[in-house]
Amino acid sequence: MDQLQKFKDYLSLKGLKNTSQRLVILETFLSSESHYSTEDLYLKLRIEHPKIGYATVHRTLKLFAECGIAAERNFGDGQTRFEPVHGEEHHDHLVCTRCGLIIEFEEPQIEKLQESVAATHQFTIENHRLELYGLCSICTAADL
Amino acid sequence: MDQLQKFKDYLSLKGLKNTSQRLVILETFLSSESHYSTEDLYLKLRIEHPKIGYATVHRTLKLFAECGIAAERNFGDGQTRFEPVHGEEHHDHLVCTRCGLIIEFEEPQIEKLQESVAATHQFTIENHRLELYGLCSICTAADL
DNA sequence: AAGATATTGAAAACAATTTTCAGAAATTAG
DNA sequence: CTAATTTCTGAAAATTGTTTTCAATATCTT
Ligand SMILES: [Mn+2]
Ligand SMILES: [Mn+2]
Ligand SMILES: [Zn+2]
Ligand SMILES: [Zn+2]
Repeated sequence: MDQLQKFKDYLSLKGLKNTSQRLVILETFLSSESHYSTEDLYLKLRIEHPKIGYATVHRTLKLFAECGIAAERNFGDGQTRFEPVHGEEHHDHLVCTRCGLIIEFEEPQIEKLQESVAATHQFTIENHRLELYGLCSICTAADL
Repeated sequence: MDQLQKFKDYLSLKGLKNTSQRLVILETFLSSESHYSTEDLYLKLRIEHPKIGYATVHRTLKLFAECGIAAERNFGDGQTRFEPVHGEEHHDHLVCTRCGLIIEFEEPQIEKLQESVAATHQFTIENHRLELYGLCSICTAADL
């Protein structure tokens, strides 16, 4: 099932309405792989849809997160970011502290070790976050 | 060198002053292993030192972080927390989403794998954060 | 088409953090 | 020690990201 259908299903499930703003926001949100803050997406949308308000953008992003179309991220810069969720795949991030580049990665061995740490403490993991901060290859090179 | 000396050295290095508030805040901060928010520490201090202001507590915690006596943490509850840093040891956290319990752990194998992920992307790690969120053993048991 | 209900955008409210500023305290110079 | 200089403090105001309010509007249901 595609994201649009998933969204529409969620709306009707919850008795919410299918508005033009929500569809435009969804389309723009999905059309990129970025990790958007509300501000980022609001500014991008404003170019073609200057009537859409900031509050609507923010409310809609929260709605996406609620229905599983978006994941909320926080990379420590004081802004919540949202990224499109496609399949069930999980990933973590490398974040360049110089230029802001975000690289995604998956490392099943790390996930496994996390489970074993949790088991040691009889802890039930619901979710986790792993972020590696530093310099990307370009910024590392520029530093020499 | 102990924390107090490290702090005093930092103050003189930076031309800052050695005030009674700073010493009281440091003492209280070090006397626990908690992960304090500014609010937490402010409330604790207020019992014995009702004259100390919130802003001073916050400024001082930032100062501790600056000189390496404290580490800033963010467990996604919208409050920055500070914890005393003792040696050079690094640790990550298990955070109970039900009762707020925080368990610390170290897992060298995970750290190693992080390095290898970084190497794959020619990325230079400066620091990282790994948090496992879920239910602690007590909250897991209470859930059955 | 009319009624019921949810949504929108602008502005106001919030909450955590940071800054301002005038009086107080610490340090330095004499 | 005293005076001059500089930093610090506490209260209040300002900032910033986020969330809520509310009256007008759009959507969905008969
Ligand atoms: Mn991502
Ligand atoms: Mn800790
Ligand atoms: Zn970079
Ligand atoms: Zn618990």
